[in-house]
Amino acid sequence: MIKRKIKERLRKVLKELYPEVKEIAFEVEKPKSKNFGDYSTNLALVLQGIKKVPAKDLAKKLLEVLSPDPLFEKLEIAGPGFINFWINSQFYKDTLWYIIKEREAFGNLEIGKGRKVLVEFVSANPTGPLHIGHGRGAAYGDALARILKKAGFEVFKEYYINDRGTQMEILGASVFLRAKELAGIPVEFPEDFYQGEYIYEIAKEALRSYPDLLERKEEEALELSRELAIKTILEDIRKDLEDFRVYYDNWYSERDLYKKGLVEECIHLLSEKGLIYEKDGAKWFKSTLFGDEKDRVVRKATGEWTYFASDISYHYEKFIKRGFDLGVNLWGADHHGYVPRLKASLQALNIDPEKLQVILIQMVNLIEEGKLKSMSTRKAEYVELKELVKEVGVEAARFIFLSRSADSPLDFEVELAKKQSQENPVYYVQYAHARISSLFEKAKEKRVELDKLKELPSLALEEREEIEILKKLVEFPDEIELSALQLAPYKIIYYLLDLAALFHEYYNKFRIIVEDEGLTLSRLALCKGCQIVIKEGLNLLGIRSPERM
RNA sequence: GCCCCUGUAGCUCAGUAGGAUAGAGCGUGAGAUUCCUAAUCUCAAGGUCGCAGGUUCGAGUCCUGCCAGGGGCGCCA
Repeated sequence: MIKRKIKERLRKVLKELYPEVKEIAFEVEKPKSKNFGDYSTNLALVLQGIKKVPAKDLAKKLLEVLSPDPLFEKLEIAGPGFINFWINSQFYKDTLWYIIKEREAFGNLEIGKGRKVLVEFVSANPTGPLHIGHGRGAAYGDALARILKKAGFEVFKEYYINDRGTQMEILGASVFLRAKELAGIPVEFPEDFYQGEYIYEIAKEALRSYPDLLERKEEEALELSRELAIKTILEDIRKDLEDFRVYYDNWYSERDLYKKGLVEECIHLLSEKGLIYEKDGAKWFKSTLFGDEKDRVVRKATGEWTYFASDISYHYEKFIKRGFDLGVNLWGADHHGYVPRLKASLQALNIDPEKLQVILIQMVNLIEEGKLKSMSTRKAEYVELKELVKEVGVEAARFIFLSRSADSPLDFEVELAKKQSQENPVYYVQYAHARISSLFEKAKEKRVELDKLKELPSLALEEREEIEILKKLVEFPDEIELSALQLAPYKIIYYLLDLAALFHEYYNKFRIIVEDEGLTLSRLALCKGCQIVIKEGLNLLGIRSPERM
């Protein structure tokens, strides 16, 4: 918000001085060193490349026009031609009033206004319970959806269910075999079938629901087993996600794509463009024309459609029929090879591939007692999300899942997450919130009410630490913008840790509730601002802010 | 062999689409509470940004090559 304000002013000056310069990519940023002001711009340096005039001379001219502005307390030209800004502290104080007035609406942005975005995440195949890798995707997708909404997008959360294809057949067969086994019939259980204990549970249920299961025609029995398995597992997944406080606007069944005839429609469209051909009895899509490394099969020689064919039509519907302006897909990093072919299909259907943003999330390693726990999907060696949540709780789990960029693999240390101590960063932030709540209770006892703040002519906040906090609070909207544009929830985490640190430091150094009522009220106002921002920041991550700890 | 991600302090990671003097937390060492929550705070030590070139006013950040770790290269999903 503040960055935007400065940028706007700079653009205005630029237009006045150099109307011929249309497109220019310059930055307003917080310099690393405080000696270079609160904010700083490289405008003159970038302009130097275009105008072929020394940056310092350009900066001087810019300053002359920019100078008389109450937003800035001081301006200077420094280094090779940076312009440094010192913001008038009144602006910070005004913002604090604004935060207290707006409460959780502070930081609401309009950068996504009028744009519909679909965030599709987890979307695990209904072949088994969710494991911790899915947990990372769940936390990430949910937080991203909250952040994008805050940034002004119209957001929908969707779970895409792969409820057809080979894996489903294997799932059905796994249950059926286990049912036979339970009935005392000797079976050979293939290695590539689902090995997990939960298959037995479903088999038991199948035998209960269909006592004649084993007498039925095999085809029929397999179907019953399969359908029951999908339904049971999906319910389980849904419950795990709800316990993790993740709710979807829509659960989209892959089968519906076929019911609606979308797959045939899409392949027909591509066919008309001459992008489908037959080879070895299968139908292929010429994805190489759009940068993929090889052509891909959409229909197998057996006559079955591939997963890819479904996905083409799913995204076709997403962007063309359902009218989403942006699709954000969260996939495991092992799917990276899949991105070029999907983008190729969008391009072939005249959809701007930029509309689809795929975030590839790296692995989660579970560390227990300093050792890496190995995980293999098929063999039920993974750790289930529900177990983890039971052990460490939703707040710590979400916080840790969100604390890394998607690009980094995440080492999840269970002992650390369980620790209710200083080593666990989630409590550090929550504790700041709880401390402030407690301050207000104390203030109430002493009959200091924040309402009296209105009578105060101005805020008595002049200490270095107080100004630091004010500055940090003002950054909140900028951080939201950044994390929305970069689809990076972890930015919010780092911001909150910084803010909490500033607060704790302040709290330790100064008494908030003092004799002087004006000072007390001013300090309480500052605390209130912190509390509002911390609570809303944590809320963006799906983490609760306790009143006491 | 090809593709993707990663390589920054002892450990785990930030570094804001190229900016000015490289940042946190943990761990280590030393300290702080008659007073609003010590799940807190203060101070200190700790760096050839994997290696080598290149691009330019300027590189941890961009390009090329190499090295190391992880993941992926099906008419599986």
